[in-house]
Amino acid sequence: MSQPGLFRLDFFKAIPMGEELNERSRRILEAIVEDYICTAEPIGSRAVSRRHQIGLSPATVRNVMADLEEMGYIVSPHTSAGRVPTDKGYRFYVDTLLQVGQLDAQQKSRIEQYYRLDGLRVEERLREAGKVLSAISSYAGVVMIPRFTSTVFRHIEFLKLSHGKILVIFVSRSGLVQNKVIETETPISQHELEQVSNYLNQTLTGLSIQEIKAKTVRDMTEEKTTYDQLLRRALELSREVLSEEIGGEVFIEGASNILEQSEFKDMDRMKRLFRAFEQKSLLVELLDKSQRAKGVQIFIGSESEYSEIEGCSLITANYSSSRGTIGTLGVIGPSRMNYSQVIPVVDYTARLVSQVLEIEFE
Amino acid sequence: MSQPGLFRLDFFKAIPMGEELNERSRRILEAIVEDYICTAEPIGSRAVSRRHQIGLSPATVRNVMADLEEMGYIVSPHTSAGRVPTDKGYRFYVDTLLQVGQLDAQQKSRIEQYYRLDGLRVEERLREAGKVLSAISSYAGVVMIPRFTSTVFRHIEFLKLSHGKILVIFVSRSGLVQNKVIETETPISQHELEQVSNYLNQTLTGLSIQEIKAKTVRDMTEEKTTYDQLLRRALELSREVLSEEIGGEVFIEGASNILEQSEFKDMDRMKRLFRAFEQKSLLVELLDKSQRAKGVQIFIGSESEYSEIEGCSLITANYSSSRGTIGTLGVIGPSRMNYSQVIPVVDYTARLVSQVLEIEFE
DNA sequence: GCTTAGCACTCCTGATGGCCGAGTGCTAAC
DNA sequence: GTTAGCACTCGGCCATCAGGAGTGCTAAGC
Repeated sequence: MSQPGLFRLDFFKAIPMGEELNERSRRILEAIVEDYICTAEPIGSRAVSRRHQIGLSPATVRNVMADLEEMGYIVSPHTSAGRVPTDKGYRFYVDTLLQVGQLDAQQKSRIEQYYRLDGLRVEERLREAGKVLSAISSYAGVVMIPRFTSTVFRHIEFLKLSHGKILVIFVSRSGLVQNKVIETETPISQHELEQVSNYLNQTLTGLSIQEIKAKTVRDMTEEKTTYDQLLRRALELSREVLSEEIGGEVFIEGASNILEQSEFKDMDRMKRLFRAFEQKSLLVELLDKSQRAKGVQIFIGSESEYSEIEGCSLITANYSSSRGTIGTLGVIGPSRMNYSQVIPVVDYTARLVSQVLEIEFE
Repeated sequence: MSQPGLFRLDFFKAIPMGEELNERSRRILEAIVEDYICTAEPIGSRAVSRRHQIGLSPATVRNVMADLEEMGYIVSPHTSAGRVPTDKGYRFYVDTLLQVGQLDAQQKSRIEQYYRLDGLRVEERLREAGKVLSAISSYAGVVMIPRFTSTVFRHIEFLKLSHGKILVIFVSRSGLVQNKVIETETPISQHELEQVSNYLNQTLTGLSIQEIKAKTVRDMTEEKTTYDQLLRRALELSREVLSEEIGGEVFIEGASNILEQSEFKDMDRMKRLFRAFEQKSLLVELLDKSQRAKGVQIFIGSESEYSEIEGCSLITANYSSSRGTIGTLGVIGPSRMNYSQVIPVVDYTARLVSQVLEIEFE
C-alpha cells in the first residue's frame, strides 16, 4: 500500500497535501507525539479520539493517520499496532506545534539549589551544570568547556620542560585554566620565558583571543625586522600557542539516566550510543555547530547523518560572557523526549551558567 | 541439602576440609574457574573430567565439586546446571592457583604503540593510558590523577578573582597542572600575590608536598611573631592551599566494553554499575586503598562491602616517580575476568606511565 | 576405601500452538 | 465529509511438551 508514484483514490480529498497540514491533522499529530512521549507505546486511533476532545470518531482519525503516515510524519511498527512519530514528525512537532512555557519560580529555584558554586573551579562548575541538567531532565547532561579562542585573556605562564618542550598555562578572565605543551626549535631559558610571560601579561590583559590573534599577525609583519629579542620571542611563542585549538572538551553527566529509557532495552542500540559518548568527537561536532547558532537548538535523531545517535535528540543552548558566546551545554535523550519541559530547563541553565561565570570577572 | 549444622555422611572422608584444599580439588577448582572465564557458562562435571587430563570420571569430579560447593568456592545457579565460581573461589584462584606470565615483546610493543605521547599534557597522557588499558584488556580502564600531596613542587601562581577569592594554579614537577579556588579573610592585592608567588617559587622548588607541609608547620610556629608581612602572607596562603586535597580525579575509559560482557545482559546490574562509575567516589576509595599498597592489587566482586560493583573485579597498579608512588591505574571488568592476561598488562602499563611521566622532569 | 557406572530426578531452554486484544483498512450507510 | 461495522492481522501471553544437561545417590568394582 501507498506505493510512491501511484495515485490513491483519496488523493484528491480535502486532506492535507504536500507540506501543508491542516488544523485537524496538526492536532492529531500533536496528540500522537505527546501521548507517545508519555507512554512510549504506539498510539492507536481510539486513544487519539478519546483523549483531548477532538470531536472525531476513531475511524476518522484513522483516515487522517493514514495520510500522516503516507507523508512520513508517523509510522506503525507493525500492522496491528498504533502509530509512532518519525523524526520528521518530531521535527514538525518541535518547530510548529510545540509551545514552550517559562519555568515557574519553583522550578527555577530547584535548578538553582542544585547549583552549588562555593569555591569551585570553573571546570567543576561546568561539570556541575551538566549534573544539574541531567538530574532535572532525567536524561544525560552535556557541557562543552569553552574553547580557548572564545575566551578573554587574563594570564599566561611558560614553564620549561625537558627536551625543548614548554608547558604553557593559560588563564581566561573567567578563571578557566587550560594548559598545553608546545615545542620550540630554538632553545630558550626559563629566565627568558619569564620575561616573555611578563611582557605578554602586561600587553594582552583584557583582550579576547581573537583580538590577540589579529594583533599577533599585525605585530609580526610590522616588526619583522625588530632586533628586540624579547619581542620576537614573545611573538613566536604566542603564535605557537595560538596555532591550535585548546579546549572544546565535553563532559557527559548522567548518561546512566538514559539506561532507564525503554527504547534502550535494545542492547545493541545502547552500546552504539555509549560508544558515541566515549568517542565524543561526534558530540563535539554537534555542539560546535550549535555554538555557531543562536538560542536553543534542537537536533533530532539521525537528522544530519549521525547514525550513532539514532533515536536520540539533543537540545542545546549557549552560555556566554559579556563578550559573547563562550560555550555550549545541553541535554541528550531519546527522541521521545519531553521537549516542552526540557527546553526551558536547558535555556535557563545556560543563562545561569553565564551569570555564574560572570561573577568571577575581576 | 548441605544444611549448616548437620553432619553429612561423607564428612569424614579424606576430602579437603577447612581451609586446606588438596591437589585434586585445586586442579578441579582451577579448571572450573578457567573454563568459566572462557565460556561464561556453568561448568559441569563432565566438562571438567574431559578437559585437561584430570584422570577422573565425572562422578568423582562431582563428589569433589560437591565439597567445593559446601566450602563456598563454587555454586550452582540451579539444580541441573553446572557450577560457577564464587568470589571466594576467584580469590583462591587468584591468590594460589593463578600463574601470571610476563608479557612477550609483541604484546609490549602493542601497548607501546597505543601510547602516543608527543606534545600531550600530563592529564591527556593519563587518559590515554586508560584508553590503552581498556583497548588491550577489552574491559574498562581506570586512571586516578595524582593527588596534589603525592607530587613534587614545581611552580605556584596566585591570581585574584572577585569577592576575596583567589585562583591558585599549581604545577608539579612532572608537568601536571592543577588549580583551586581559595578564600582569604584579609584582602590582598594582586601585587602582593605576585610577591608571594615569587617567594614560594624560590623557596619550595624541588620539595615534595609532604615536605612543604612539614616546613610550613615548622615555619609557622617558629615565625609566629614575625613582622615580615610577606612571609606571613605566604605561610597563610600555603596553609590554605594545603588544607584540602586536590586531585584524585578518576578517568574511566572504555566503559562501554563492559556492555559486551554477557553477565550484564541483566539491565539492572548494569545500571547500578554505571551509576557507580558516574559517582566515582567508590572508585576513588578503592584506588586510594590500592595506592597505599604495593604492586598489583586485585579487588574481587563484593569483597569489602561495595555492593555496587558486585560481579566485578578491579585490578590495579601504582605508577610512580623517582620519589615514590604518585597515582594508580587499572582495569575493571567482570569477576569472570581473564586475570592471567590482564594482570601483566596493568603492571606493564603502570611502569610505562611512570617512565613517560619521568621524561618531563627537567 | 576410593572410584566409577548407572539411574532417577530436576530444571532450564526452545519450539509449538492457541487465545486474546488492540488496532487496522475498507466499505457502506448516514 | 463522517462514522459504524466488519473482517483481518499480528504481537503478547500462556500452557504444553520434548530434549538435554547436569546432579545426587547407590551399588558395584578395583
